[in-house]
Amino acid sequence: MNSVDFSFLKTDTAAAAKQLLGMEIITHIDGVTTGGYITEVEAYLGLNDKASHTYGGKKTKKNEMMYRTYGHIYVYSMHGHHCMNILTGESEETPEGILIRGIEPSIGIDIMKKRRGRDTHLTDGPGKLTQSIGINRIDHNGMTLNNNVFSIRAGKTPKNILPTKRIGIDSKEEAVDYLYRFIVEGNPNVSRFKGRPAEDYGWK
DNA sequence: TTAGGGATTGTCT
DNA sequence: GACAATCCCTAAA
Repeated sequence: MNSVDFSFLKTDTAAAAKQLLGMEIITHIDGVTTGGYITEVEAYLGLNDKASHTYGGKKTKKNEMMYRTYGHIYVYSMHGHHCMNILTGESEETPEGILIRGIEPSIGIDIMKKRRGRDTHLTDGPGKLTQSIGINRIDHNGMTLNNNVFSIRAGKTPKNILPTKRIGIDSKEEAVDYLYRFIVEGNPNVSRFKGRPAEDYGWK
């Protein structure tokens, strides 16, 4: 197994978010394997970020897993969907994480179609990709990276990374304007994709 | 092709 | 009872 050094998740969450782009997420769930290359992420900077679930040190049953350290994942549910975060920071003082919003399917595409109940738009949104690769809050919230169920390894390299405003946080005042969403420019597997995909989907 | 609103479910106050 | 880091269908240009 080619393992990845996750120490880049220790300190700067926004910088770590950009480094996750292109890495391959793989899950082994219900006896089948699915995976994809990360195309879209958003950084949530914990205590001082009004859009973060942990703004001001708020702690509830829903978000308590965000206080774990880097190397764990945080899964929450809303509107009947599940969303997945890669946690960052070395201690309980940094309840920060990176929301995975889009991946490009690479393994088990037929299984994703079956889980989604459709043939298109399998992984171009945070609730869609968790359904495609079989992640849910009950079974996977708080688990560690790179075990028998969930792993991340080196994948592709983005040609260009485009910073944008985050999506779905319109009520969060000044945090609306922070450029903490990063996408692989030209890749169609991102939320609200418009226009035409790049010839190479934005990979080097 | 894009914009708008209803669906839907667990969690918090 | 209200809200949420969403999704999907419909309507109209």
